[in-house]
Amino acid sequence: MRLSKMFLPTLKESPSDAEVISHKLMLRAGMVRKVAAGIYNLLPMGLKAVRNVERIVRAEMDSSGAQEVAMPFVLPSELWVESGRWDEYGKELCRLNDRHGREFCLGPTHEEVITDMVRHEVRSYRDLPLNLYQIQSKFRDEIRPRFGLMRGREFIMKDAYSFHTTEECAEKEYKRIFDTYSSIFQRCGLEFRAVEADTGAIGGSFSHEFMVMADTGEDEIVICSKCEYAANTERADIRSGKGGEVVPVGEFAEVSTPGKKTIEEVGAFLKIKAKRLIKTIIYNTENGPIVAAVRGDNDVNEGKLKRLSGVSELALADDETVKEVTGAPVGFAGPLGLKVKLYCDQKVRAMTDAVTGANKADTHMTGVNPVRDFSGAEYGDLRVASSGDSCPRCDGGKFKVSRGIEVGHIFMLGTKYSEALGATFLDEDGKEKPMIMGCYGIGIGRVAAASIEQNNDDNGIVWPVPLAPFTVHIVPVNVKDEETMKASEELYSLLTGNGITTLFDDRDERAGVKFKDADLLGMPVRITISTKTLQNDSFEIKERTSSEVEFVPVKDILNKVTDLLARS
RNA sequence: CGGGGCGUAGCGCAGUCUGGUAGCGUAUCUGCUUUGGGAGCAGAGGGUCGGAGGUUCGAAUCCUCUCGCCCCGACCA
Repeated sequence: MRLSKMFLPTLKESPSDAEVISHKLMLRAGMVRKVAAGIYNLLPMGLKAVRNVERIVRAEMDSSGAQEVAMPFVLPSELWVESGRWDEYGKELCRLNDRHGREFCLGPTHEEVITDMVRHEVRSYRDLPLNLYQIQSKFRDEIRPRFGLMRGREFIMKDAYSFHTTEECAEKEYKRIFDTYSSIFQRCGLEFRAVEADTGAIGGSFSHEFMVMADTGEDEIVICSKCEYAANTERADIRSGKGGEVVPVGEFAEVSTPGKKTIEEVGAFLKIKAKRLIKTIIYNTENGPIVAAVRGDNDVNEGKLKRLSGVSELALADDETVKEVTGAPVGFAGPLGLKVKLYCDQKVRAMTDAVTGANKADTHMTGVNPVRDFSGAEYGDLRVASSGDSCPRCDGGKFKVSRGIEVGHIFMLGTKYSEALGATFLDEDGKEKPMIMGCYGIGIGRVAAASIEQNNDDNGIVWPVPLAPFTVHIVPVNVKDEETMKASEELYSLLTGNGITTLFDDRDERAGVKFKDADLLGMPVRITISTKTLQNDSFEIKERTSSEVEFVPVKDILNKVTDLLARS
């Protein structure tokens, strides 16, 4: 591609609404432009990167035996009513009516549609297993889209769905896709990690997320120091402590804490550490309010609280409810003397002489000893895993917390959708059974963004070869020099003729401008041509990852380039 | 949805408090010079100051409403 002809608006400065590095660089490098919050145009340079991700995903999915299909983006409400998700999915599901007033939604995911397709066409065990995938736009009306392509409302996703006759077969496919995903992200040149995850709104029995390691990632994961265990903190179980005998020390006493509501404020006011306080949170559930308590330096994991308490709906209580339950304004709740069910994290049991709210305005309690003072409390693993917690899978392993970007998620669905939609088959013995399902997603645009998040420097993007929109960037220093241009044109033909994607900066710009743009755009190999290099019958070649340049004889350039691209 | 912030030229910003001719940098266009790390000089174009209403002789500036965008939280593949 000739740069002079390319629709490539690069920017010297980042637009002020971009926060993370990948978003800034994608804007500056002319890859994307915003249309509305969480909705983007992909410009030629951006689309090329996205297509590269798609190409890799397609190749790997195909070779794993999955088959590509294309499903609609606008979906009728009936299927969603049938699965129960028309009501369950909530506001994230963007609904619309056609001219007849019929209800539709923009597809946020396609379990319903694919299951509908398969139930109509597959009757026999002989037709299974089956794995179908598509690469398509999804729309989820996220509460807060952010960070460019990282969390858009409309985004490109590869979604795959598999159908099986048995659990074993489904699990085998789950493992195969797990491996397929690993090779996909490896080929994309990403540093990633598969972690155990929550199933969320998709449902199912277990799942793994593929996380690209990055400090700007929105997800927090824990990794065991000793064994292979790694999990999203939303999901991570914590091994319970020894649970030795706890001897209460002091008596409790009220202490005045005027206006001190948060753990930090109370801690600072009483000059004690957060771990000496008990954090008490009131939740509303379908069975009325419940109370959760964790140590002051921990957070409640709502997924765990749901499981421990057996409720299915859980939301932070509003101020009214808090007042009703505790008799005090928000900020002074404590587990003592409440009439609702109390769930405590296991760590709370070991606390002595702790501080909690007194259920009275501007007052806290000291000398609280849960073992003695909390009657009827149920203890369990309730907190969000954090650094230093004990691994549930091995002896002595401790968690370390990292951040990641979720680029893929695979789910063992079981029969959730096949039962709801009646996707059944006839088994060898003539019995009708629901199909066992799995589903598997990859955020295509997010992979591209994550790659930039991981591969950049002060000057711009540093593309890994497989995702690079072009692999070679030719810079003729002076386009007015005939000899330079003749050599550049010949090089351009040579490279493109050999299937090497090449960006040719044939613009009449000063060298400095071209070098700055070359660094910003981040193609893996840059070749500079000038009267100086041609005097020695050579080109100057530089890798984006390196600050060294090398001079290569004109006749050797193709070999050199092929060599560099193959090696990186 | 709660809290905070921002909407002025393509991009980055000043001007708003204290009402009085809409500015700076950069980008764009033209000309000359320059030509290996975002050149110099000269000239030019580009704005319903997010929108609506109000106050006022006069509103980017004050008031009311509204729309959009960003950040934190809650929530969420």
